[in-house]
Amino acid sequence: MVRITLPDGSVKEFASAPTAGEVAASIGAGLAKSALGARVSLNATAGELVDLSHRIDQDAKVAIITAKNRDGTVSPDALYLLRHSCAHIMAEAIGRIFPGVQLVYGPPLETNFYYDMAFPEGKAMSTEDFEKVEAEMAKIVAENRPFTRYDLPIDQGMAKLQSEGSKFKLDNAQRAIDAGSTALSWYATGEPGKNWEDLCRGPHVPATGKIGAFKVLSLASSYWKGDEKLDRLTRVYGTAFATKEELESYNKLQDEAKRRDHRVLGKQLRLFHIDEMVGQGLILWTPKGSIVRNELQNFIGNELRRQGYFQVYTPHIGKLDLYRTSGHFPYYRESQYPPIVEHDEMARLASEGCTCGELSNRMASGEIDGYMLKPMNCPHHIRIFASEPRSYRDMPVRLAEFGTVYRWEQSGEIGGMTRVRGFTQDDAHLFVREDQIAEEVLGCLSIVKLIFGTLGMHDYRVRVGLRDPDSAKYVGDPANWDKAEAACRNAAATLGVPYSEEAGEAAFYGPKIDFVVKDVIGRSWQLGTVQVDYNLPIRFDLSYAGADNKSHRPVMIHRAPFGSMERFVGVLIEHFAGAFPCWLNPEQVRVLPISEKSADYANELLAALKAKGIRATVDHGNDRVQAKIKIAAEEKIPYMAVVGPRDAEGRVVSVRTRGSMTPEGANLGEMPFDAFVAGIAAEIEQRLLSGAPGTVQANLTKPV
RNA sequence: GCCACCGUAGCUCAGUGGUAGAGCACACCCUUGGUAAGGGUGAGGUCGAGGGUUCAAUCCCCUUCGGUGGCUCCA
Repeated sequence: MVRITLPDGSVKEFASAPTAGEVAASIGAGLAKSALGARVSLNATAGELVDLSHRIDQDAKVAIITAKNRDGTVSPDALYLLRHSCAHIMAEAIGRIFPGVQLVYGPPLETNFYYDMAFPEGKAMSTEDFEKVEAEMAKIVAENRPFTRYDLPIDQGMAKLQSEGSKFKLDNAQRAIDAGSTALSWYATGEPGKNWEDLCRGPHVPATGKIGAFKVLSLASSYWKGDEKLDRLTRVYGTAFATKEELESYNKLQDEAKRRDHRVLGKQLRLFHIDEMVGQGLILWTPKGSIVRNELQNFIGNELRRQGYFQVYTPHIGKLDLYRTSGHFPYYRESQYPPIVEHDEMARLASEGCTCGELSNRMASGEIDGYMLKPMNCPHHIRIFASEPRSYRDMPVRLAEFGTVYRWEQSGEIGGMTRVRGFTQDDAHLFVREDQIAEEVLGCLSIVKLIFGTLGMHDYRVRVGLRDPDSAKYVGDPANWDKAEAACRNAAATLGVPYSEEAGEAAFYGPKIDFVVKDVIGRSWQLGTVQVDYNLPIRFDLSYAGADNKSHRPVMIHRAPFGSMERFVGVLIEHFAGAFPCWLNPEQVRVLPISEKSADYANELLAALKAKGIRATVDHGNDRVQAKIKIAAEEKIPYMAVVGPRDAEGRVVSVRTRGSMTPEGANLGEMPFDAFVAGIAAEIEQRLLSGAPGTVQANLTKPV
C-alpha cells in the first residue's frame, strides 16, 4: 500500500507502487493528458522533479506539474521540463543536419536553454541554419515521440559510452558517479536503440509533442567546463514554452528590452557617443548626456557638503612609485594601461637597445620610473591626507572627487556604458578613527539610500562581502575585522532591503557592501560600493596624533554611491527607458505654438521658463502641432506646452506630457501661465519622479 | 583575449560580380493647421579600412578596425 498525499491535502491509496502518471490519471483524465511531470517529496522538502514514468514506491507528497498552475500562473517546473526536453529535440535536429556533432551539455536556464556541442573539424553552424534546425525540430515535435528513460548499471553504462567514444559524455557520467549516482540513465526520443538518445539524468516531459512553442535563439561559443585551455564548444541557445502565446509574449518582452537598451536609447536620444577614432570603451558625453550627469553630480554634491566632505581635484596620472606603494603596480599590470615613460628616458633606453620586455621588467623592479594612468583614485587622495599632520580632532577627513580612472578591460567585455575602459567614479575616501567606522559607514549608506530613493530604484540587491574564515589572504588584525564586519552588517541592516552576506567576497584589505542591479537583458552590474580598508593606511604609513599624543593608524573607507557615472547613467537610461524625470531630463519643457500667430506668446513663455533656469525650447517649425507633439514625445521631453490664440487670450498653457501611448491620456488640460512655470520649477527643485505627487502632471490629473 | 555573426546616407535597413536604393532626419517651397507625422522639390554614400582574385569587387578571399551575442576575466 502506497499513500500519496496531494497538494490539497487529500490522500490517494494505491495497492502497488504507482507511477507519477498513474497518480495523475487517478485524479482525472484531463490532468493525465496535460501532465508534464511531477514533484515528489518524501519528507518536508520541496521534493524532486520527476518523469511521469517515475515509480513512487513509498508514501509521498506528489504534485502533478502542468503548464499552468491552478491559479493560471506559468509553472517554473513546467518550463524547466519543456526546455530541458526541447534541448534534446534541438540536439537531435542539429545532429541530423550536422552528422558527427558531439553533445556535451544542455541545461535549461531561467528564460531559455542551451546545448553545448563539439562540431566536427571544419564544420560550423551559422545563424542561417536556424530555420533548417527549427524545421527539423518541428518534425520531431509533430511526431510526438515519447521520451523513454532507461537505466544501465555503471559498468555497462560506462562501457556503452566508451564504445561510443564521446569524451564529453564519459566525463559527464564520471561526474555523476563521483556525485554518488548508482546507475546511468539515458533518454531516447522514442524507442531505445531505434531513436535518438542522450545520456541524461532527466527528467523530461512525456513526449515531444508537449513542446507547444520553441525558437532557436542564438549562437555563441564556450569552453568545455568553462576552461579556456580545454575544448572550444559551440553553444546554441533556444527557448521553449507550452503555448505559442507564451512564446509571443516572450518575444514581445525581448523587443521591449531592446527598446530600453541604453545603447539603443543613448544613440536615439543623443545621450552619449562612442567613437571608433577615439577608442573602444571610451565614452564621449554629448551635451544631452552631460546634463544628466551634471544633475546627478550636483545632487550628490549637495549631500556631500552637508555631510562634511571636502572636494578635491587630482590629476589623471601619477608616478609608478605611487602605485608600487599602493600595490597596483606591477601586480595588476594585466588590467591597466601600460606606463608612460618620459622623452629623455625613452631616448636613453632606445640608445641602449632596451627591448620592451626589459623595459617592462626594469619598470617593475623600480629601476626605471614612469607614470601611470590612474586605475584608482585612492593613492592620490591618500597623499592629500598625508600632506599635513593630522590630529584625532580632524578625523574623519572625507575627501571627495569625481575622479576619472582607466582600466584595461578585455576587448570582448567592453560594451555600451556599463563596461568601459575609462570611467569617472563619484569617489571619496574617508580617513577615520577605528571608533568612527560604524558611524561613517552608515553615513555612506545614507547617501546610497538617498540616491536610490530619489530615483525610484528599488530593484537592487545588497551584498555584504565578508572574509572567508578559512583563508589567510586577508591583512590586518582579526579583531579589527570582526568590528568592521559587524559595522558593515549593521549598516546594511538599516537599509530596509534584504541583503546577503557572502563569505569570501571581502576585498583582501577589508569587508565591503556592494549594490548590484540588473540591466534589461538580465546582466548584473555592481553600482555603488562601500569598502572598509585597513591595508592602504599601512602601505602608505598613514598616521594621526591621538588624544594620548601617540601616533595612531587611521582606517580608510572607500565609497562610491553611484559606482561610476558611466555605468550608473547607463543603468539609469534603462531604468527610466530614456524618459528621465523632469529634473534630470536634458530638455524639460518644449513650447509648441499652434502656428506662427502664437510665436510671440510662445517666446514669452520660453523666456519665463528660462528665467527660472528651466531647460526649455520652442518648436517654431511649420509643422502642425500633431507633428510637433510626436517629435517632442519621441525625444521623451516630460512636458509640452501647447500654446495657441486661445491660450494667449486666457494667459494659460495647454499642458501635455510625453505620456502614455493613449494621446488623450497625455493631454492634461489648461493651466495658468504663472502656475505652470512655478509648478515646473518646483517639480525640478524637489527632484520629483515623473507623475509623483506634487508634479505638474499629478496636480493636473488629480481628481477634483 | 577566444568563438560565431554583423559593418551600405545622420538614423533604421533593402540590394547586386558590371561603380547603389527606401523610410525617417536635413534644406528649400507651398500650407498657419488645437494634441503622436499636411504636401512638394532637393541635397546627401570612396558600400568600415588595407591587400588579393577578376576584364570588372560594395558583393568572392585574406588581413585589420569597430559592433553584437556568448565564453573567460573584472583590485
